[in-house]
Amino acid sequence: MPVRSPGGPRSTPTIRHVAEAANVSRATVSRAFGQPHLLSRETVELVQAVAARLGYVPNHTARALSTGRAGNIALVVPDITNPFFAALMRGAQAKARDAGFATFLGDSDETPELEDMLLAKLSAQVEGFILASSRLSRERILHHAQRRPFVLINRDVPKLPRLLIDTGPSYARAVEHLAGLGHRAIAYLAGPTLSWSNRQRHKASLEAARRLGLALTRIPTSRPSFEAGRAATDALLASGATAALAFDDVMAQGVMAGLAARGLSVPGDISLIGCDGVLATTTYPPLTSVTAHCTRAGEEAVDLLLDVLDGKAPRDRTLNLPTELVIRATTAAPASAASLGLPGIEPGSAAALPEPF
Amino acid sequence: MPVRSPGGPRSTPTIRHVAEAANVSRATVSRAFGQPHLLSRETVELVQAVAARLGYVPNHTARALSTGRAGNIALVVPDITNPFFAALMRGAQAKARDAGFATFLGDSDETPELEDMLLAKLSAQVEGFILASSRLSRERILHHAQRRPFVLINRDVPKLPRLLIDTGPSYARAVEHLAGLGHRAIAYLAGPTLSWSNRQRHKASLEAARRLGLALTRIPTSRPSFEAGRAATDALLASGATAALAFDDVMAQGVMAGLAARGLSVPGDISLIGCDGVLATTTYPPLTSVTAHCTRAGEEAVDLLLDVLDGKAPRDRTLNLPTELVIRATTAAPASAASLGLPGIEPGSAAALPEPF
DNA sequence: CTGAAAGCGCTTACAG
DNA sequence: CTGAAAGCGCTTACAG
Repeated sequence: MPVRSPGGPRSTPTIRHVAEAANVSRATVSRAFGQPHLLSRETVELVQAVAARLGYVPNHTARALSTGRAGNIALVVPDITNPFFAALMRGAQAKARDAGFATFLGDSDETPELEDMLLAKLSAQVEGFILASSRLSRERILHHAQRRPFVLINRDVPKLPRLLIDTGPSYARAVEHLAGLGHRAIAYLAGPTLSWSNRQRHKASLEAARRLGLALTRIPTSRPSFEAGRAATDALLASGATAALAFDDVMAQGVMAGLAARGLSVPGDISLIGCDGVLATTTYPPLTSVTAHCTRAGEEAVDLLLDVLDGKAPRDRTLNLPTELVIRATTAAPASAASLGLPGIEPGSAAALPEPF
Repeated sequence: MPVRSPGGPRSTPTIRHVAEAANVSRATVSRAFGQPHLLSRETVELVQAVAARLGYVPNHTARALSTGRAGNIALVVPDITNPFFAALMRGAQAKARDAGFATFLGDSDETPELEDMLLAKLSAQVEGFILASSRLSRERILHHAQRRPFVLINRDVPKLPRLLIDTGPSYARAVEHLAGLGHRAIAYLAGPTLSWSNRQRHKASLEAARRLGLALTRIPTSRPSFEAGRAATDALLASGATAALAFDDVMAQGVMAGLAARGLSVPGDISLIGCDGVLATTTYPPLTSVTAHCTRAGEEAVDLLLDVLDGKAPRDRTLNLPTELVIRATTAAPASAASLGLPGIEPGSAAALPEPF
């Protein structure tokens, strides 16, 4: 015998109460809510009225068990606190709500183990997952994707629908931009090793640097956070680079603080470029950054998942979201070039270089 | 007849499959997972082994329907994108997860209507709600709280368990701090009219200003956002205030950008104080701000909700979380006082004033 | 220590 | 257009 449902002695009205009060069958009550077109107008109105009077709301859980459709999706991200994911969640949550879905939120705290656990725990309750910037191995992702439809954001696993924010070309542009200003040695402040975006950004930067004859040093960090960015400042300075590409805006902001604490200025002493465009306009000086349209990415990911659930999208559809390098106020000619009066390459000419991709 | 559950022809194994394969009853399988102490060790091991082989995972939805315990909570906030709520969610989500609960996320986009809808839609699936900075009327909150246990954050509704981040005294401190620096006219950049925190902060500032003989102008804004802060810059300048208390850090950051765009400096031209302490260390210059311990607030709210669910907490328990004014680099003597060589009141003496509460 | 059976609140194929 | 009945996958009081 089940425990009495919570809510005190007089519990929530159920379909049975409405049926009795309206003198119809439970099937009719159910139809009045789910498929009113199958009923006469009078019946629908009667049932609705009685239901309203009693304060009846269909029990989502019971419906989910009966239909096999949970009406929920889950969004799993490595760090809610990162404005990139916050914006993503905002877009996703709103789209899901508009489609009648409730959204579970999972924060994996950048750890694959926690992510694995969250997926296992949530899978029974959701119709599908949106997995953003997963730190999981391909095997584990495919394992979970057997159970439920998945949409991946910024993770390139063949056979799975995915939305890729295409930052590579913009990082190449960023390198060209810096080369055009006269920089010869630049640094890449790395994101998480397990991150597809990090590999994409690093690779694109490296190829562009090689092509243009620049030196590029990779500086590892513990995590894409303000603190990690600040902590990487010494390594950046030691690298001899006159400009840095950060994995994201949050990290770039940390570097700005680290530089300021050492009495150095941006872009006077070091040029700096971030990614995502969420924070970029709020820093001082405003950060030159690769804009990633994160809110839209969240919306499109939900649309894609909904299509998959409806069988309208092939299982392996890939969506590419373009990005742009937006030049603000944190990039300038290197101090040495400026003081020596070096012209550098014209910024305009960089744009004329062949596309790296 | 229900629709076949999704997942293809060979669907997820159920308790029945395990029972048949292990040659025990379904009740025994259920107990092996839920109350293994009721079974012999051998039986438990047998069932577990068979379940593992079959890849069986208990169906959360079915369990929820049967026990009346959903194993879920919901967290509803006005704006996921605001770092204050992001930090709150992070703490809450982690605590809930550790207690075995999954977390629904609702973003009300600052609108009472959406908030109302979210609560109605989620209530069937959750055991309780955490409602942060609700923009809903007291009546609507009480209405929803009849259905499910609620914990309120920053909303003072008697008879409901609530966690109040006590920023009032710190805003009074902030006014004293500005008075001590020699400011005579200050501005309060208001938060949402429907926000309890906004009323608390405004009231405390007003009382302190009155007591110290300062003029305080209230400047309305559309929303606690960076953009709204930036847009309020002209009104701030027109008010003649030499210092501003912002409703939160995000808004303060917007003001900083607005000021910078007009060639004005902080704290050179205007002193500025924010609230929450999430963004404060990341701005330049670092923002003097009231620290609100938001992650801890999220954790404590979940603890409180869990206590209520266990019947361990009285329904109207109130938790007060203290805050502190942390002085960083955005407050200084007003330009006029500095140029006139006015001493102002000593900062030290302000601390010696009687507490406003 | 274990099982048979009722029940959680819905939905829907089937019959009329 | 409407109802009786079976079923979704669990849990648990009751009996042994």
